Amino acid sequence: MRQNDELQLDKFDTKTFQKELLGWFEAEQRDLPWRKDQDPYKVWVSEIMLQQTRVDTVIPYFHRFIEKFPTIKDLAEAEEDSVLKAWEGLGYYSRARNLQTAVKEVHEKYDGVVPNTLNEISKLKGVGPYTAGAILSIAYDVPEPAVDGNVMRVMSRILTIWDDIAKPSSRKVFEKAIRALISHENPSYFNQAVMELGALICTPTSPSCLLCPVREHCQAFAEGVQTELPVKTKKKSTKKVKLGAVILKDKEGNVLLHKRPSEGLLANLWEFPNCEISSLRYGKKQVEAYIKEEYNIDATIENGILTKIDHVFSHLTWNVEVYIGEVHHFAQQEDLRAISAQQLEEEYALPVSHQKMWKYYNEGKQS
DNA sequence: TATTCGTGGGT
DNA sequence: TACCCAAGAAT
Repeated sequence: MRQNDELQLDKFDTKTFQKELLGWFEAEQRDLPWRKDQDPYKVWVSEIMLQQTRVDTVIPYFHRFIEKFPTIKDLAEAEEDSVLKAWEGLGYYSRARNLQTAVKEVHEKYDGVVPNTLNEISKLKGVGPYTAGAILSIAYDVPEPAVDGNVMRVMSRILTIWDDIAKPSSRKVFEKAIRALISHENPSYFNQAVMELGALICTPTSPSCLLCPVREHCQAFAEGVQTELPVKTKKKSTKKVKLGAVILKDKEGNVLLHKRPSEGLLANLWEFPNCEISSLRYGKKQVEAYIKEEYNIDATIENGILTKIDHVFSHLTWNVEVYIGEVHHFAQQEDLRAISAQQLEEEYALPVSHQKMWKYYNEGKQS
C-alpha cells in the first residue's frame, strides 16, 4: 500500500498468522532475565531500560538494578543519587529519575501495585504509549498495542506500509494494524513475538526472510521490497561543542566534583568542573576564569593539557581539553564537593565522558 | 511537529 | 571515518 492508503486486511489470514508467530516465539524466544515471570515492576524496569537500548547492554544493568532495588518500595525510598549510580553508563538518565518519580507515585497512590488500566498507567512519568502497552500486555495480558521500532519495521514489511516511521504521526497507523492482528488469547506473547521477530529475523539491513515463520504472510517479501521498508527519513548531523574540564585535588587528595543542573543534558550527574570554551588555544585561561567567578574556587591549574577527550552524543559532540590542578580553598556547596577517589567511584554517577577523563588521569590510558 | 536526551556496537 | 542503529518520552 502507498502512504495514506487504508490498511488492506480483508484477505489477511489473521488466525494462521497468530498461530505461526506464537509457535515460533514459544520455540525460539531468548531466555531473558525479565521473562522469568510477569512481575509488573520487573517488566516496567526492563521496558524503561530497553528504550533505545540494546538487550545485551541492558542485561547486566537489569540484574544489578533489581538486586539493589528488589521492590517498588525499595526504589521509592532510595536516594536519587544511588538510582543514578545504578544507571551510570546506560544513558538517557531522565529515564532513571522519571522511573523513580513514577514508582514513588505507585507506592503512595496505588499502595505499591502497578495500575492495570491504560488511563492510569499512561499518567506515570516516563510511561509513553509504547511502555504503557508493553506493561499492560506483557504483565497483565491486556490486548493493547506496544508499538516500538521493531513493530513498525516488522509490520511495515508484513503489510507494506510506506508511511515514514520517523514521523510521530505514523505510530497510530501501526497501532491500528496491531489492534487488528493481536491475539486476545495471548497478547503478552503476541507483542513480545513481533518485537522478537524484529530483533532476530526481520532485522533492519538484511532480514533473514528464509528463516521467517510468517514469510507466507509478508507482502513485502512477496513483492521483493523487504529491504526498501520501513521508510525512515534520516536526521541531520550533530553540532560540536568545545569544553575545558579540570581535575582538581585538595591537599588531602580529595577530588572536586560538580553536580549538573536538574534539567537538560546529563541532568543531576556529577562531573569535573568544566565550561564551554571559545578556543582550544585559550582553554586553560577560560576554565580558570570560570571556576573563579562561578564557584569562587581558589586553585592552581597546571600548564599544558593532560589529554583530549572526544565524546559523541546522539545530537552533539564534545571536544574536551582536560587539565589538572590543586585546590587551595573553595566554599562547600550542595552542587560542589571535595570527595575521596573511592567515594567518587562507588557513590557518584559520572557521564561516560568524565569516566574516561578519570580513567586517563589514573592510568594514563588512551581511549 | 521537531528537537532533545546517551551509549556502545555494527557496517 | 562516518554514519546508522536499539523494546521512546518529554517538551
